[in-house]
Amino acid sequence: MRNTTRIFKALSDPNRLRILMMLREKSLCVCEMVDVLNLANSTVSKHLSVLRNVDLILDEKQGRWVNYRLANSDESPDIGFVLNHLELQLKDSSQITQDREKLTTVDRFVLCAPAVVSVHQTG
Amino acid sequence: MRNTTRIFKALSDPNRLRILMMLREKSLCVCEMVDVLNLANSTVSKHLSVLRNVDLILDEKQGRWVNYRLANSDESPDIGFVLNHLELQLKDSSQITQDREKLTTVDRFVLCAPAVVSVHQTG
DNA sequence: AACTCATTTCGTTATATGGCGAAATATAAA
DNA sequence: TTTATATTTCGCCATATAACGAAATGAGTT
Repeated sequence: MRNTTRIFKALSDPNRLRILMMLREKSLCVCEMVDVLNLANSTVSKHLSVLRNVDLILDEKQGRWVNYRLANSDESPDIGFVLNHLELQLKDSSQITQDREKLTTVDRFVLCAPAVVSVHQTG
Repeated sequence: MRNTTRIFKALSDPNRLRILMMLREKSLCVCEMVDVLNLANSTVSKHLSVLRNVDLILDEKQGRWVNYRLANSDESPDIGFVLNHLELQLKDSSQITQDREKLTTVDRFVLCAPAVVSVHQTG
């Protein structure tokens, strides 16, 4: 019961649904999601911890960054159900479409380490 | 988007899930649910309005009582999905089992109109 | 070891939510 | 038309939540 309500609560915030839909496209670090959502780092981090606590997403440290990805069916009993529903409900959402387009232009090397850009570009 | 989050928010309270699971058994008036949930009338009424506002339940006035029932597939695009999930998630919940048992003993004529009991019994 | 920087945690603020009792509403009964 | 009563609405309180900026953390770099 408690577990069930916690999942629904996690899904009851629009920014968290945007995060899940973005992660459907690809794994992302926090700074990339910050750029799309236009929220403070700390706010996005909090949202991610809510989703992680109900096992809908997982984090994997990769150097300085933390990559977030959707859980798979082995890792979460609910993920299939949730994504199915979100796909149906949100496939016509302009917000989600916008986010998806913005995502194609997002580059963590530009966003998160501007001092490193030249290194990245020349190296 | 807004609509999707509102449904999830409606489902994020344990007492509202209990209400939905009770209504799976049969239609109920407010006083019957008050008796099972052990909450104030006003609290239960509020929960019911939340569920009604997202079209998961409907109310039908019947004399002095208001009967609440689950929406059917024609009336709610989400109800099938929701009930499916709740059934899976909550079928082993002791709380839900308890509620279901309590429901079999609930009688609106005893609960809501004690002064009418004798009339009901003798008439 | 000192520094940089992506992320998380902390402290604060504004708003939302769930709970109650009392008052208001609406319908049946007298 | 008065009374009774099932339900809803209102006003209040306590707690939860989403947001921010600042401070703390942790992993690479120098």
